Amino acid sequence: MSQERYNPQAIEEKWQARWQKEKPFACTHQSNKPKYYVLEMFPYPSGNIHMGHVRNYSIGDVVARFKRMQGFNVLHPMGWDAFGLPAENAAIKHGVHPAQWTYANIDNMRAQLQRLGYSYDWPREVATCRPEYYRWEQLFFLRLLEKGLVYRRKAPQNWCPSCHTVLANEQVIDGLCWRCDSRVEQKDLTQWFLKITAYGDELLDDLARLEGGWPERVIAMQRNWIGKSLGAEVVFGLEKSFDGVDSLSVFTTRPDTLFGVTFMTLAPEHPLVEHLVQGYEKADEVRAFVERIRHMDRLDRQSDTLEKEGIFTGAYAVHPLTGERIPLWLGNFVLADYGTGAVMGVPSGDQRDFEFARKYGLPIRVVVQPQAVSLDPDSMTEAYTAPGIMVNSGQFDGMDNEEGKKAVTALLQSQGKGKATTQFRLRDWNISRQRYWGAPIPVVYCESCGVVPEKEENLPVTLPLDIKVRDDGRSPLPETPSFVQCTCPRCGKPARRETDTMDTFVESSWYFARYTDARNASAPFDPAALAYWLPVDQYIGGVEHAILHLLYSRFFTKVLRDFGYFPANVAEPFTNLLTQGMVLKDGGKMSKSKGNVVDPTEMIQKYGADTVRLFCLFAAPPERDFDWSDSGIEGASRFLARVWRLFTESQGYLLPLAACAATADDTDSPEARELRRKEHLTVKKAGEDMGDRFQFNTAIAAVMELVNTMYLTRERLCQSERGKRVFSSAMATVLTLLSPITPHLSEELWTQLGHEAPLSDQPWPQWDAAATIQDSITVALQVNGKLRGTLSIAANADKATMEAAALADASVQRHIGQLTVRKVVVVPGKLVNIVAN
RNA sequence: GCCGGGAUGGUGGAAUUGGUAGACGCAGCGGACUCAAAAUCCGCCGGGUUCACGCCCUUGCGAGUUCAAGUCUCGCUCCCGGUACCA
Repeated sequence: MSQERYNPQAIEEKWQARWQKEKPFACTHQSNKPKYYVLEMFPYPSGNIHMGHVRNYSIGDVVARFKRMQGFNVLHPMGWDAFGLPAENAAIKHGVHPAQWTYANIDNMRAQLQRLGYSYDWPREVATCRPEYYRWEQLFFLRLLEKGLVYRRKAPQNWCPSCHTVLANEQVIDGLCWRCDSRVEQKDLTQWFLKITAYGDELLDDLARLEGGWPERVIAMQRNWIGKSLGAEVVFGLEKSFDGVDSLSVFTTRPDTLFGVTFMTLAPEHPLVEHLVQGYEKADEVRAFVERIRHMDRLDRQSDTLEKEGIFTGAYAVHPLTGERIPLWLGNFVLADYGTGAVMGVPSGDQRDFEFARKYGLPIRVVVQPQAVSLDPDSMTEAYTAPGIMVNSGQFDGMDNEEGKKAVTALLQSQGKGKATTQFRLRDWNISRQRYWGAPIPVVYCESCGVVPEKEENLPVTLPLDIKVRDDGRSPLPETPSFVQCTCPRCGKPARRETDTMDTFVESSWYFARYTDARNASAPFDPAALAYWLPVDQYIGGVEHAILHLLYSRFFTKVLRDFGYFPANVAEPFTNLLTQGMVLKDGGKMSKSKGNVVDPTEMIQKYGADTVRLFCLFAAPPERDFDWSDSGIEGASRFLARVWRLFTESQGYLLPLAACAATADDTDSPEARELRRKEHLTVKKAGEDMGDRFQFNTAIAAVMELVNTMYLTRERLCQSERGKRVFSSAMATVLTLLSPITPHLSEELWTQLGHEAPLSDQPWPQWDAAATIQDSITVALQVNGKLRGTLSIAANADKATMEAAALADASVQRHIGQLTVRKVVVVPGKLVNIVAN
């Protein structure tokens, strides 16, 4: 056995070499064991892993290793989200091809991950930029096209001038590009859209299935983003018809206030505006207003400090129930792309309408007011939006307004002037990107046939690699004749290939399923493998993907299920989600510009992978942010050296393998009983913390306590053979409990204990309740709820005995003094509280 | 505004079902070992008060429920995240 001091580098190299050679973590779906699929969000191959990756993957690796020891058949794969803009930017900057840059980064980062000893099933590795991967995505695109779930549309799009591409709504954060923070502009373009809105209801409703498994806030964020509103569409007639258009629809969540409509407001972009102003003497003023609002910066226009402005169009609508004339206004606060782009104005029931009416002197009519209170339109200072009773509403007077929503809608429906409807905030997903380094969209444009999907047998449409990246950042594809020039799959005439590529979020929307059968060259998935592995049991990643990636993956899961690729019973991709916090430094995000980056590679060189893993897990519970601490990692390193020393310095105490299984018979001394008890309690706690609660920090703390106890008791304990047996058993337990966290150190010492089979193949230890029982326990003594002492008493003492012992306690007596004891509360095993006054 | 989360020593954080608040670590202080230092080992470590035993206070603030509240209820403050003229 070795007496050397702890040398992580040598140990880790040895075990990693073995894992790479023997691939002990590869798995198959042909197994009798229960399955467990644990997945961490795959990285973009940016060049080097950072501490956030280390934290993310260390958490996943503990779960994977722990579940394996618990007897599960564990799938724990890794791959690369390899398409994307940084590769093109690097190409411009360094003159290397995006593919070369990407593959080099993958090789480098794979080595870094292997240097951390993660137990991945490497044979399943995928890289989304390989044709063997994206060809299936192109197949899905063709299916989506067949089913009408992808379509082309010209509309104003989010355009990032710095990335030279459009962005999905989800990729615009506060008006800025999610990647480069440039101000996003609006640009009219024809683009490909995935019809995610067709799944709006299901995406919303199925959030209920995720409760308990997903963090509340992620569910709430998705709910907000989908933004479903129940209400009614109301059709107002137009006083004069324009080009055969004689009505104007609005969406409202408050049909109960329909009788309070005194005006209507349209978005300046509303298509009817030019018609409405025809013949109006102030038409030019209206046009000027429209132009001014249109050219306002989008961010400024959305700011909440923007003053409400409007202008009368000269035209009138007709109220569907009362036949009143309703003036039509334009308003800068009305959004063209939500609802119908027009709203009914009810100043008494909507604060915006109230302000608008006050500003422009429009009438206010109260239609809902609190019970037994009369609201006066002239003296009101704000709209009344709370529940109430309907008034001034014809036949609906006196009705509760909630009921009124349904009643008014029903009446409108019966007259063909409206219907119940829902609106979503969610928009269809623009997946076109004007970029080179992405998956080609498999369609061609033919002069005679129009837009034609590529034939399935012609897939993949391979992204050409023999291109020259342009210095201005624009895609080279449109000027790559070998790619653009093609033949029409339908008529065989020359045609032009689509040069936009797909949003890289498409690749990451289904990768978790491809891992189940990653090398399949004839189909995207093997149904048997999918049926076995899906859904992912535990998904782990950053909360920054709470909307983007997680929403898209949920959408794809439902689509691929409906297409028959996924099993019919798989509704959601990720049963449980853990969103880990960020690794900060000096209270802020690590960034090159701030110069506060802690490089994992350096840390591994200095302390070893086990220490880095241990510290990342010990510093804080996984979902919380934590601040990197240089002295903190010293502490983690110290602990592992302490375990190593405890082992190597105890050579004379550690028994040969066969003799080290301790039993209750061996606890012939108080130290032995205490250590054995501590050992079993630690097994219990570590198992619960790692497996059920994902509180790795407290699991580690418990093992530290066990190690501390071993240090303190080993001299006295190991005087006897039986004591040595208890000590040896505890040592083996320490190594086992730590093995998911610090696998190299654990395996190494396990081997030195004389074991042939690796520790990773051992079952997770059982704890014996009998071993945790104590003869005597300490209970708290309280008088009137305040702690006044403690009492050592037989663990099985009954209530009467505890009460008597408590009352006999000197400190308790002193505090009772002259008071009369009114009541004694006895909690067996815990405390005695004496109530006296 | 709405939705979600949070606030505990010098510090990161424990306290799982309401039952001895501060586990474990970091930093600090004291001691042992050493020519010395590092490393290591042992001890102390919320605040006030006391020679001491103790006593009082303490989980953002204020009420309440309870024999007992960091934990439950109500009302606030502040911080973080999401979302928003969404009709």
